[in-house]
Amino acid sequence: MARKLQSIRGIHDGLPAEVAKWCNIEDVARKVFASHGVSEVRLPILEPTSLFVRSVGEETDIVSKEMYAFEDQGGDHICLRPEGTAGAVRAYLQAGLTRAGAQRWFYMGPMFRRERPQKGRLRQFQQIGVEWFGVAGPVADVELLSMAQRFLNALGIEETRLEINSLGCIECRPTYHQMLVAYLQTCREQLCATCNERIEKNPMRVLDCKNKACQEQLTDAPEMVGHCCQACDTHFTGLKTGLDALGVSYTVNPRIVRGLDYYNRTAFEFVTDQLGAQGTVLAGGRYDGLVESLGGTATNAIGFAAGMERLEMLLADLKGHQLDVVVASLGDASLAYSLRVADALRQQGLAVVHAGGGAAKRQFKIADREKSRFVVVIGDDELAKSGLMLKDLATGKQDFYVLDDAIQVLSGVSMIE
RNA sequence: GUGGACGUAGCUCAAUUGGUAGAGCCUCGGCUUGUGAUGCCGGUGGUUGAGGGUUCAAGUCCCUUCGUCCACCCCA
Repeated sequence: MARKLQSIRGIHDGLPAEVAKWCNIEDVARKVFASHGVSEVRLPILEPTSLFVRSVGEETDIVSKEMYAFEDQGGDHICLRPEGTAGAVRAYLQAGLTRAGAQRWFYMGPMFRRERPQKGRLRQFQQIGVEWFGVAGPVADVELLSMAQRFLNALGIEETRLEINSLGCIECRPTYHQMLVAYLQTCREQLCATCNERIEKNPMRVLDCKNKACQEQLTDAPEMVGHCCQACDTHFTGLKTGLDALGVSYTVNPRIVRGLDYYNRTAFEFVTDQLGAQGTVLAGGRYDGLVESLGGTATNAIGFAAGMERLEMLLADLKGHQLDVVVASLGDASLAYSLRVADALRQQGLAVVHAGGGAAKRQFKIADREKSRFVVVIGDDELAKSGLMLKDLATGKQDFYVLDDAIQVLSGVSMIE
């Protein structure tokens, strides 16, 4: 079939079955996050392009190749946000909250990156993000991670594992960088072409190269966790101790790296092997320097983002009723009455659709297809007695009720959220 | 951006060396104008993703393009 009009590549429609799962994820997020005192914020989808150049990093692919950036009619350079953290920091500063104490925020919404689409990767995708500002010690890291773990558990996603690492800070990372580059130079010949580029651009990226030949060369490579300064080391130890105390299981993976420039110290990922190459379901870390680099006073911060579509793929399709009642009317005489019955049931909070009359068989099939729990049959008899025939589709039982009694029976049975 | 696989009915898929585009499911109607299954009968539904080329003849071969999927890259 010719598709003359279609959505843009990598930008998909959210249809009812999918949106139902998103709503479920959002409900769980709101509930779990609220128990940690985290409040929802709604931030702009359009931001100044310079915001991401300054925060995410000019050299990152996200900024240099993947942003939907353009000049608007007034000549301003604006873009569709490729991620949420930078905008959150901007909003935090713009609202003047640097002296307002800790801020714990979450948001959900679309992000945009012009990548080649594949499994778990779209050009418009949804993220649920959490950003905590003004929280310094490792206790915040511990609580954020245990919250993330509880979020996944509450969704019923059990098969992820948590990997953590420390990325060091501006004190210790430069030294480590030099060591790493020096090491990589020694085996440069054996590393793949991409890794050779990474030595210049982002040497830590070599550590998580997927190429086996590269990984073989890296067995003796220096790791950040072994070369942290005292303060970073203490922080990382505090994180591990806290996770142990809460029974949050994790593995230290010294090869975890962050793609965005603003991260320091704690980096973490919840990963699964059920999503092919896009196995990261939820990831984040500390970004203590970002607020300052965007013009604010030095403010510690930590956060994460989870990909909605990736979470969704780990969830089973939702079952359950879409409707409480389908009203089937038989014969012209009772049609008006049946419409009024349908409306009366709706006023009781039930989800009701009128099947439109016609053959009883057809109307029952509609009820099945629309996943209704009950069918109310109304014909001449029911009209004459001012009542209705109520059939439970699961059990097949049906009984006659006068309208008030039927409402009584049906009250509180709504299966629809 | 690179490499590969794939686009035929609403869905899942057939169609021999190039030779009349089909099936199952779904849907709608009938058998049955008061009941969901099954059965039987019938109907709707296609410019074979789009555009161009080769040929007497193209779903099939060639080119272009759009899209989907997988991996690289990157990342949630």
